[in-house]
Amino acid sequence: MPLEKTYSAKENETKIYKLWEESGFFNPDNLPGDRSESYSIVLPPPNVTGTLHMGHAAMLAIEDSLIRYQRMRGKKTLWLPGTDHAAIATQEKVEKQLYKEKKTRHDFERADFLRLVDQFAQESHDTIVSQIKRMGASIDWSREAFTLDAQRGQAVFEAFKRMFEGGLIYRGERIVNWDPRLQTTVSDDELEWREEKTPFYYLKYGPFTIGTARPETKFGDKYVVMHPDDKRYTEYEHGQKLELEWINGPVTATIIKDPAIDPEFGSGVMTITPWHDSTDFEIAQRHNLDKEQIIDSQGKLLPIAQEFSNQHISKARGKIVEKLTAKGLLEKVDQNYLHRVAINGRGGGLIEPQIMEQWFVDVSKEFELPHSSLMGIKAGQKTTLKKILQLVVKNGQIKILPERFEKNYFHWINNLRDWNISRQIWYGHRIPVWYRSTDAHDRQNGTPSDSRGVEMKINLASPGEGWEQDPDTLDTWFSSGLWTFSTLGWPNDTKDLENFHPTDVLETGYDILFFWVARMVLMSGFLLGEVPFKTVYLHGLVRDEKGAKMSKSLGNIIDPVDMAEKYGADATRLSLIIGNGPGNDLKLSEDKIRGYKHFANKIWNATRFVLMNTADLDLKTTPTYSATQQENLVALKSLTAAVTDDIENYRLYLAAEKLYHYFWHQFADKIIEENKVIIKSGSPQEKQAAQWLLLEILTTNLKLLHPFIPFVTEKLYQALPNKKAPLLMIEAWPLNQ
RNA sequence: GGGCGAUUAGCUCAGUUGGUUAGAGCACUUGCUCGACACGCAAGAGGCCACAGGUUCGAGUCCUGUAUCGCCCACCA
Repeated sequence: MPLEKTYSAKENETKIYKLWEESGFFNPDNLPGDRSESYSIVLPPPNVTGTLHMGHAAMLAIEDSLIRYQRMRGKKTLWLPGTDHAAIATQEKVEKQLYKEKKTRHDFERADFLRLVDQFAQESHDTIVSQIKRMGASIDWSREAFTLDAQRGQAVFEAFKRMFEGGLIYRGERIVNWDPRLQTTVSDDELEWREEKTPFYYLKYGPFTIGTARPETKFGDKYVVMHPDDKRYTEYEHGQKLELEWINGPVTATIIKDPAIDPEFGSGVMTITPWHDSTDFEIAQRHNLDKEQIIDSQGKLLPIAQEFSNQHISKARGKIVEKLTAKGLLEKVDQNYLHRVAINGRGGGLIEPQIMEQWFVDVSKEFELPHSSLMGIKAGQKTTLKKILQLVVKNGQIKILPERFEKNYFHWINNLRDWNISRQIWYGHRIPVWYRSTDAHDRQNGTPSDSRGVEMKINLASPGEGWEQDPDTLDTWFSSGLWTFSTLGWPNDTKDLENFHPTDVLETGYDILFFWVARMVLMSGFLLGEVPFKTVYLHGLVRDEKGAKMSKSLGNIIDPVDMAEKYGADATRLSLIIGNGPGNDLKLSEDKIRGYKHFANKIWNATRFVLMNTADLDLKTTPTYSATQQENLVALKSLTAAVTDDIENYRLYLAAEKLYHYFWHQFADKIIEENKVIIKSGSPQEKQAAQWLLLEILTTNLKLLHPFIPFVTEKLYQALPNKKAPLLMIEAWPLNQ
């Protein structure tokens, strides 16, 4: 069938995707030929919070290029899709909707609320799947997973159980980042800091002057801390008691000497509020000091504040300052103080640190691995999660690209504290711990429960009468940390696990190196004694043409599906690959995408020309090439070698650009033009050689281009008289041919 | 405060381990509707490669410093 005069990407792309899907070749089990070597990538699961953006499209373009290349190289190639329930982010979306109707989740039964979230998640999921398909992802839908489905739930339970039994998961009182708005804790990594100008108060505390931006937390302050070497305060001794007048009357203060205090700041003296400040908490821990809660989980003052009790801190602050002034305790106020406040990066609530009972993963506790393929850690040898995280990257068992991110990674590990894995939200994996007691787990006011004398069981379902499940859910990264192997059937011993784990490449954005990449290394290390992947390829953020983050509020979003409809998924993909090395942010404009649409059109027309002019070529003949033509073929070979080398070394941007340049400015502009003349006016033998040459170079180019621009190349391959495979997708890569 | 990155044509960026006259896309100028393609062809203009030193036979590329922009981490009550 002759090719249409003009190429319609939109029409072709849906048809071609169907053809691929129906072939079954997305599934490695169906791939033809002897494929002893396997290759696998798990898709970083998009959050079911809405739709895909250009960053996702870039991820799909890069991963699909790698996958298609490896499939053509003859490997048993698996690309495994899935989505992430994204606990807090998804719940927040639904709660926002409810808020518009003046409702909160607490107006619903837990199960009913969860049904609403599930419904929302299902809709998002369906949209996302159709978007992934639209981009041409050659991904194995038969293995699709969801972080919250039954199989993954099994994996989460097993992981929790093993870590608990290994002593790595513990429950403890710690200072956590509490979000009073969403009524949940937030991990350190998920905080966002905002600079604010707030009044800074200098208060008289006995003979000292202390500074604070938050006078409303100061009611219980009874420790006054200074640096042990501060010469101004040598007359005071550690542990010394002082009687002094404070906000609500006289208090007995105790002097504490601690090196955490910066003598240069203010007067070099401060009082501490261990319950609501992490630095203060640490000082209190070091010296075994009392801790007292001042603010409840709603952000209201507790009875210790006396007449201010039950008032919200935001309202009480002014009145407290008035009282301090009246009592003569306020020395001065700095109105231009710049203060940094933490907010919940997943929802926007202002963080109020609180001491609470939470579940943690201990990153420094020693344990032994029953099996280990980790370099430098033998089975039975003592190690820690922190050590595993460090070692596998240090010794190159995991390679991070670009390399400079390895530094960031080590820095993060050096500062790593125990991982708080419990969240007080409803959507997600519920902590599989059951208690038998009545008052053991009352966290109504954020009051820690007393777990002594309480029976506890790790179980997926209720162990029976009288048992109550921990109300908290797990941090979403707990389940995504298992992703490389939970998707392959773990904890069962499956063929997939054996074949495809560790995976070859993890390709994701550099912004989740710590959240996710590190957690996967941790989980896989502990549970399997393996690395989860051999190479980490980090891509950058996709920004608009001015370099601004794409966001709904800025209205500068370029939607990948819109672009695919307008210019083709092929063009959209190329625009996301060319000119973008790993780890660099990409500035994207519609002009760039349009440019690559022109390229698809060029390929189309050049192929049309070759087909028209080789219609009378007898494929049983053997050409005798001229010297120039032989040189052309040598150049083609070296192009193939260079492109192969680039892809093997993750320089996709170079590979694609070389191909672009060669096809257009070498093949179309020069080689076709030279041989056009020969075909028209050469001898029959010369004509035949020219025809063969064009067909050969074209065929090789379609193969080389296919990983990057799969739709148009597949469509054209189908029209070639000399095609060897049913689909270009499973053709052999032209190296050594 | 610590770390990382960027700075190359009007704009967006390549330039892989240092090696001839520094490249591409878009935009621009001129000429082409000749049977693959005007989503095109041909020709062309446009660059003290941020700045200052240094290493080298040779530096956009390596080293040192400076400036501007951006990002990450930590944090002072």
